[in-house]
Amino acid sequence: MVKTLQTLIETSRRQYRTMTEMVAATLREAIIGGALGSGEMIRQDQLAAAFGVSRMPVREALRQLEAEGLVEFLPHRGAVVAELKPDEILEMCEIRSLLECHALKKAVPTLSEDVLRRAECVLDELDEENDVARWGEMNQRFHMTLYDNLRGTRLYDLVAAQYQHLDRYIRVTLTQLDYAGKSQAEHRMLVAACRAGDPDRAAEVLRAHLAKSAGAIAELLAGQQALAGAQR
Amino acid sequence: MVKTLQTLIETSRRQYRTMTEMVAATLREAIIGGALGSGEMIRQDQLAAAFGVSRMPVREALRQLEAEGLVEFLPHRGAVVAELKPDEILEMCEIRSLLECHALKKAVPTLSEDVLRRAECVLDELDEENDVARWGEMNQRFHMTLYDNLRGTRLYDLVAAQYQHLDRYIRVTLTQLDYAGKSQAEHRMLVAACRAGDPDRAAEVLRAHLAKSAGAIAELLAGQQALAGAQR
DNA sequence: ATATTAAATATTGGATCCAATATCAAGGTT
DNA sequence: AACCTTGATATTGGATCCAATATTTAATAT
Repeated sequence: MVKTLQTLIETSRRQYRTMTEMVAATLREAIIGGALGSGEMIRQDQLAAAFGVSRMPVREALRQLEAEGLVEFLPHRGAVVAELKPDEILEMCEIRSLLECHALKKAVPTLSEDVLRRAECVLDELDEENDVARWGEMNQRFHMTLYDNLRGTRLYDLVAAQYQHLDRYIRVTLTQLDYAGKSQAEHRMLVAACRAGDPDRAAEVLRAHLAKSAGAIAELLAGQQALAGAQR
Repeated sequence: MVKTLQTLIETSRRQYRTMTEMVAATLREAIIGGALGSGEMIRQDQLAAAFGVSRMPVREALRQLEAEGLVEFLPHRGAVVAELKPDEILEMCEIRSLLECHALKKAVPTLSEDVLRRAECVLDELDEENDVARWGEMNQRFHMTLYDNLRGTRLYDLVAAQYQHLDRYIRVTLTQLDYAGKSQAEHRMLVAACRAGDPDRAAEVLRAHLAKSAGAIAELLAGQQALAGAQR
């Protein structure tokens, strides 16, 4: 069940310093979560009314999201939610693999048992999670936990930012994908490899895991394209 | 000679669709180029006056730059130019190497003689360039030319974005660095390796080049820290 | 004299207002 | 009938105005 924009707005009412911050965070969630669909036109006063603010915080928030690549401005015409191009999914998987394997190699030597246990804890929760949207969120939490010691570095921020983009694609395709259950075994293997303390081996496990997940997505996309072709 | 903010403003007067675009682009250049120094307070009405516009386009532009990581907002206090942390320089060199080696590997098989010649053309210009700011810009042009066939991909955009950040650091340190001349030989080697058509070998040459340049920067930083320590 | 509190000032955050531009529709011309 | 032009409408871009907050200064009390 995809959360509606209205729900998101009410939830995140009073926990930000400025309206701009609040609107930006909420819209970000809305776009990543699919409440605002790819290519959808964004009417500023409409959004402003929904948030109960003037157009200004909305405009500032949209500019931020533009810089993040989540919306696109067409001068004097309006902003649209950035389009999801299927070909980009696999490219992003590739980038993700490149960055995260590198990050993991750096993180493994510094991993404490405490962090590892926290990661496992997330996995346990993941086992019980059925909601697709929340699954994506927690999958991210699991992986990012392994890089926790890199917090504050550029690399950490970069990995997190990439995750956000990929997540948009994932959540859209994930519904039809029963990969979630299968990937848990690989997640456990990954933690084991990390605990063993060999950076290269851990990175290799991660690479295989990400490649497999990318493969599943590719397969799904191929199926959809075949379907689209048949309809024509 | 670092261009002043005033010069930049006058130069880029009437070549953008909206003021926000113009202000954003100009401020970006100003921060990267050093016209606005690291940690410097940004007064909105002051900037607005300098640009001859109201505060609004300035605010929108600043929000974009915030998302790009070039400025930081302190709620109700103002925006400051993001600080340059010396430790981050080497980290960014590392990220750059990771991303660009990957990009080069993908680009090499697609490289046409035309692109290679254009790259060499930039190198020729680079030989004659003495101005530090312009040297940094053209160094970037050279490297990005090699990835020209990746235009429109996420990877290309990511590499370009990272370049921007690194460039801030580079231009600050470059003045004291006579690495510029020495690196030209490596640039030529790089083009030769690309022309040979072996992706892995080309990537290795690039990695070595970037490592050497990172080394030079590290050395400079170490020297500066020793100096700072002596003064204390 | 110092510390704490209160008021004044400056600056940002947000709302409202106006102008510029793009789209859409209608009418006229070839 | 098709195309171009012109005007109406909607929506964004930009300016100005007001409110909220942070900082600084001054005054008072200990």
